[in-house]
Amino acid sequence: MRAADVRRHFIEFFVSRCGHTAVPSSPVVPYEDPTLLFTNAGMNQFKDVFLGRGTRPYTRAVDTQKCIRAGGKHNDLEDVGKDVYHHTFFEMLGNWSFGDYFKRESIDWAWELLTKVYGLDPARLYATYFGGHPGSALEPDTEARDLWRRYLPAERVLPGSMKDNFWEMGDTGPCGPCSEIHFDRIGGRDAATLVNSGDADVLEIWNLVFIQFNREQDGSLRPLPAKHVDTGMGLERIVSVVQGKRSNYDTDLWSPIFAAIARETGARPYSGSLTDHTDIAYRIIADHIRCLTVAACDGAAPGAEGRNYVLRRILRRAARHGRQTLGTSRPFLHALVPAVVDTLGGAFPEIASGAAAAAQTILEEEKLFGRTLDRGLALFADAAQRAREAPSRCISAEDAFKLHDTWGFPIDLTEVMASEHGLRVDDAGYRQLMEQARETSRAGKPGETRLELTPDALARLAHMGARATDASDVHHGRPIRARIVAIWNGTDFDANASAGPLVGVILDQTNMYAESGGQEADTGELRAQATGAVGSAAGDGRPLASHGTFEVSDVQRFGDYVMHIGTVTGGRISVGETVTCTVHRERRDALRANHTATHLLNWALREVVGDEVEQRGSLVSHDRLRFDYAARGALGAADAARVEGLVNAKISSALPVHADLVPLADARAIKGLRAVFGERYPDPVRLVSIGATPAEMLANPGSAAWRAVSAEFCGGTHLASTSEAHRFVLASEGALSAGVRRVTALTGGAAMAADMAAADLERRIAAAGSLAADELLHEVNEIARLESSIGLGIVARARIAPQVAALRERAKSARRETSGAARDAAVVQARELAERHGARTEALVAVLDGADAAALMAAIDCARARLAHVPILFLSPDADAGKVAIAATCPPASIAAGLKAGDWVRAAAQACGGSGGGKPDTAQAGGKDPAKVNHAAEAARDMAARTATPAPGRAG
RNA sequence: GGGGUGGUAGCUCAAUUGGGAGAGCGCCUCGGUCGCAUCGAGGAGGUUGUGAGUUCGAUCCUCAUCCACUCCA
Repeated sequence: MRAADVRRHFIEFFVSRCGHTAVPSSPVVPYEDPTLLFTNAGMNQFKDVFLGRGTRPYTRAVDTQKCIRAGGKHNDLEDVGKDVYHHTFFEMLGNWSFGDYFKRESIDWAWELLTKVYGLDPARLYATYFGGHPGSALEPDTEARDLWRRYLPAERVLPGSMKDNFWEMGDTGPCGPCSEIHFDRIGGRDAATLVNSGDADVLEIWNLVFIQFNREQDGSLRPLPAKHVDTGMGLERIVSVVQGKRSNYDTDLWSPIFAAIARETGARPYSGSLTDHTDIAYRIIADHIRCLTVAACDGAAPGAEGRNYVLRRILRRAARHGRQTLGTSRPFLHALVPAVVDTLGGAFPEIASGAAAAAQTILEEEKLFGRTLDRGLALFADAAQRAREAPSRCISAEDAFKLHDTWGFPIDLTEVMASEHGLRVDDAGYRQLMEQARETSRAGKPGETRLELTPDALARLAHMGARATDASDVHHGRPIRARIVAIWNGTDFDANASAGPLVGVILDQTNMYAESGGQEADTGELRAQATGAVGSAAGDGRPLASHGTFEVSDVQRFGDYVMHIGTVTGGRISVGETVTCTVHRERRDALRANHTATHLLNWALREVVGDEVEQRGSLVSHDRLRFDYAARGALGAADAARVEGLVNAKISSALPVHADLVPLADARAIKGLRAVFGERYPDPVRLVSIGATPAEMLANPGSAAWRAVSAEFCGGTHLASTSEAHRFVLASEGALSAGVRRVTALTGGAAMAADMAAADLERRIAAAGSLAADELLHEVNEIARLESSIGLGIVARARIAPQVAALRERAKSARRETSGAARDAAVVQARELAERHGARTEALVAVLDGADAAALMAAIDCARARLAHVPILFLSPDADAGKVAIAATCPPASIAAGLKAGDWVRAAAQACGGSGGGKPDTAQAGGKDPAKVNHAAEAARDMAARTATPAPGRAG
């Protein structure tokens, strides 16, 4: 049975035999879950269901999920290659029950699939169940145990520990006992003691998780309102079992990749040894190229931070093994991509279609690594030189650490190269430094506490009779009245709240937008009604003391409920009260403008750059908008101007913005519709269109005319007319990672301010054209400072930069002229002084006119050329600046006699309130009191006279 | 999120307690050669990332900021 068949049979079994819905794998990059580096388990895409926040149109699902385990909590990166079952990328086959079937069906179907469909020998199968944990007051899972005993003898149904048989999503969240199925690759023996003991031939093949609890903040376990099943079976592993191989790598999932590695590197064929370095390199490279290809096809390229950085490390590890072990020095990883497509492209269409771009990305990154390596090699040579000079012939821990930490030169590469040079590496010291660095890195971690509704809290809300928050007033955002349904303090529901910590308020209806789809939440205020008050003792119409105000600083949606998060700022609020909900209007309007502009930008980018522009993320904030998209290269100045122009044209056309709920399938047929890759949309879906109504588009979805229309699935708040955005300016453009660009933009007042700043600056540049030289110098500096400090749009910046450069050119030649003139004048004076000094041997000390420090040095040079054996000191006062410039030179004979230039200028400078220094032969100094320049000259003459000056001819 | 290193001529990089901003390559001009990736002579090219501070004086020291590289989480 081929790997593709193993995969297909799994899906088909659960679809046709057990009534499951086949669901596609979610991308390995979890765009909507920032807490997760990569999709690392089959349950990731169903997390919202397990948390009670989302639902699906089905209760049984089956899939094969692309998973990456690297860089995060589950990090298998270091183990890859050393054994035959750890992978950075793997497929997880899974069947799922969302509050539907539970333990019995899971176990029955698992047994049937393994023994009947895959034909595994029942005598080699073992099952484990949760053996209980008295410390957590958890009973053994006898239900699972007894279910298994129907298929397996009691001695092959084994109790397991908390660690092996109690699954938890995280520190908090859904969890429950699990039951694992293990397989003995050898057979014909009792392998019960080898289960979960790390024996490579007795391995876990399938984990059935029975989710029935939620782990709360305080560590306690609460039963879940709905029980779920989450199962996971690693495809690579089950294929090896079905195919009767002892290694995951001996299956047809890998052989095409090994063949490609042999072809590209010229290495000898893979032979499957666990210890041979070439075979280890084969496994590492094959594993990593699968990971990199899959990640790139899902839009994650190697880069400098976060998950992108993990990918960079993976690529470098693979490249390094290619160089070090297989002896190839040119980029080769990119050439392995087609082999990955051979093995995965059939199951995942996005891998087949994205392969070419992925290979390109990988090639670029390989070249980049080549450069890093070259630089590292040079630094290694220095470190090796130091090591050779050391008695220990050992590369110091500091050098090894610096190579790694600062220059990214991997430690094992350092070690290999050291041994090639007959040197060692201070490994223990290196590890100590590494641990130290890790500690300091861990130090400054803030423990952020967010207010959120747990599955149990959601269930209690429903139990209390709270209905889903009615959000139908969100889009108009006008003040409404609503009733307080519940107040959540983070662990419990309270009847009321007064000034103090952050609390969450749930209303029966709301007009506030909860953070979603990249749009920030509204802020606002809830104010209790004064009307209908009873028992007011004062009776003077003032609000009761209990009538409070609540400042809403954040709004989040949990499942069906919208929670208003904030603090009570006056009085007290109570459940059951009616409140007036007011959205902060300016913030809402800014968000609307930025969101509508984001849609126009998305549309315009595709018009200008092309169809390959694909949204990779966006942020709609009140003060700006940010848009990430896949593209081959930077947005040039000309294209940026075109994009800006297209968006502003849509704004001046004052187009109405439409939003309607439409059937998902119908809407997807609209030509030119923008949907985010990997995003799940509800049905019906809200379609936001600018330039045509959703109804018009649905009536004729194939029309080419819709390309000129912005149409997106979106739940956000938008303008009524594009004209309300007033103006659109692109503020910045840059790379996020290879192949992904990020632009930010402004609308409304901020955009107009950027325009005005640009216009002001351009006027100023034009005016500078007619300035005199000395004023020009100052003005150019000022203009250059403004250019870099004020918020200019990128279009304006591109226009202004050459003007500033031209101005700078003019200023430069002007400066050169004036300083040249000053220098010439100083030199003329120096030449005269030198000639008048004639053959005298005593020091030449003189005050020059109008020379700055540089001109003074030129004068010194000139005089020294004529009076080679005479100490010379020049001064020049600058009354305007309140300074005196001083410079001196001393010939060797004077230095020998005790007159050093440094001391000399210092003496002169001290006489006019300054100080200075320099080398014995030349020195500079400065004084602060120009009036005392003659006094300073006198001091210099005195000092020179006091110091014996040998007569010429006698010195030699 | 927290560290480390770097930013100097078109490119690769120097500049020793803070004291006159340099080299090689490339470029331009001239000379020599049948020709050359040869040789010789000369020359242009810099707000030392940006902004503050300390100082008589900052590429150098301090602080902030931007960018690049890199490590850790």
